Amino acid sequence: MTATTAAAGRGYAKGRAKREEIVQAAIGLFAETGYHGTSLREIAGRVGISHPGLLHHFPTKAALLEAVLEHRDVVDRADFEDDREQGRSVPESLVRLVRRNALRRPIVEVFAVLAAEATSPDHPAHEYFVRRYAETLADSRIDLERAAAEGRLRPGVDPAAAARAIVALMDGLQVQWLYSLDHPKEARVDMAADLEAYLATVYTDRGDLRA
Amino acid sequence: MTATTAAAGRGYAKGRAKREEIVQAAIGLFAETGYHGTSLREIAGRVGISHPGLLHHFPTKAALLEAVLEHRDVVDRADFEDDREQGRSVPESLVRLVRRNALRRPIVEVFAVLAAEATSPDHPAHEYFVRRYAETLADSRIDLERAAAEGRLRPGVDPAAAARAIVALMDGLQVQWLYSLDHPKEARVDMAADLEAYLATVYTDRGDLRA
DNA sequence: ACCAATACCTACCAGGTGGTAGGCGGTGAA
DNA sequence: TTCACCGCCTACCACCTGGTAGGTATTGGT
Repeated sequence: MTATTAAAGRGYAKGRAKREEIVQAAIGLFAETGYHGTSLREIAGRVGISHPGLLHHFPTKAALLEAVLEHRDVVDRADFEDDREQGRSVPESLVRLVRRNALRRPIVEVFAVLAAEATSPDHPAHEYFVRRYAETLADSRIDLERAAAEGRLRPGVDPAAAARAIVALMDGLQVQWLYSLDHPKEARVDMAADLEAYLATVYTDRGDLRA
Repeated sequence: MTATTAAAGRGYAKGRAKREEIVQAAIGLFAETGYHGTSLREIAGRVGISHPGLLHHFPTKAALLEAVLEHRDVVDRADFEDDREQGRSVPESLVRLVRRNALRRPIVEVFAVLAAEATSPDHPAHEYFVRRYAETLADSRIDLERAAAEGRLRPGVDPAAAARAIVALMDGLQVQWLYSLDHPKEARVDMAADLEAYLATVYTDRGDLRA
């Protein structure tokens, strides 16, 4: 888990393109069968190279996993911060992020699967997720504390508890959403709407409480 | 995914005891490395038999998985219905269930990992989890509708949405709780307390809104 | 045009995978 | 005491796993 970022621009254009392709394929396959359940040969096959060819780009399976995780962070963070810079509030940007994720099933799936798998301390992504949850919870709590100071929080809401609840809700809804993809369209879980409903019980400036 | 229940009482006492032992070991190992990441030899080794010995009791790996899932259902449902029969409300029984689960890490872990893994349609536990979520959500919604009819629901709460939120919150908090086990005791997530705080915003008879 | 770095490839490895075949002693009802 | 069933074993199978060795063709800055 060291800086892959620094090494991202290395090599020829062809190689860089192939690395991107590999990461996309890995996202899809890790999502379907988890990290342990996916072989390098499967991933390599999906991008039309041999598995030692893949290992030329990512020296170990864990290094590939690292690249996958980093990929989502970069994408999500960029979109989220775009929203913020356009003057949208944190909760609104959060809802928009969830709405965008509902269009990228593999990304959602890979994170749901890996976050659960990596609860084991010796999983190669364990440290990553420990850090990620700590950061996400802290960011969310800080915004809630600011909202409280500005009187935008409903009375009795504890910022730290609400932060945990928001993150838990997003994670849990993702799983329900993934299962609901089996159902007909009208029966599918609307993650963004459900999150919004909860945020309305936390922030005073996120719509009326009445549905 | 057919009735293992019917076959549970078969064989000699020794065999039945060993099957129970195997299920316990499988719970622990599936929790650590997931279904795909755990080998039959590991499980067999943990209970002191060879892996064909294990396959004598459970003819395939998927059959063992099925037994593991069924095991939790039996245990959880029994405790929950005990609470209900002693006159406790559904939300209170839910909080007590979560509190009990905080003492059985492997059970929580195996469900968190498998529920995420099994979002893939071809996972051997996929149908099980589809059914389980449908049932759980329906049960929860029905209780919320009853509460609404009895005026025990806060205004503006949609029973179906609240049911999804409760289930999502429980799932999401479990993951956060598992990661928080790395942290010192006082920094650990209190799943039951956080769930209770949310239930207080849904039911009118679950304590004051002010923390 | 040169040439080092890059992008692959085939062949191979040791070790692990779920599952099968067939045996052998123990169990417990008749 | 018989005897069908049970618990579990060793040996084996074909196949898959991540990773290495060492080769060749391509790329692209000089």
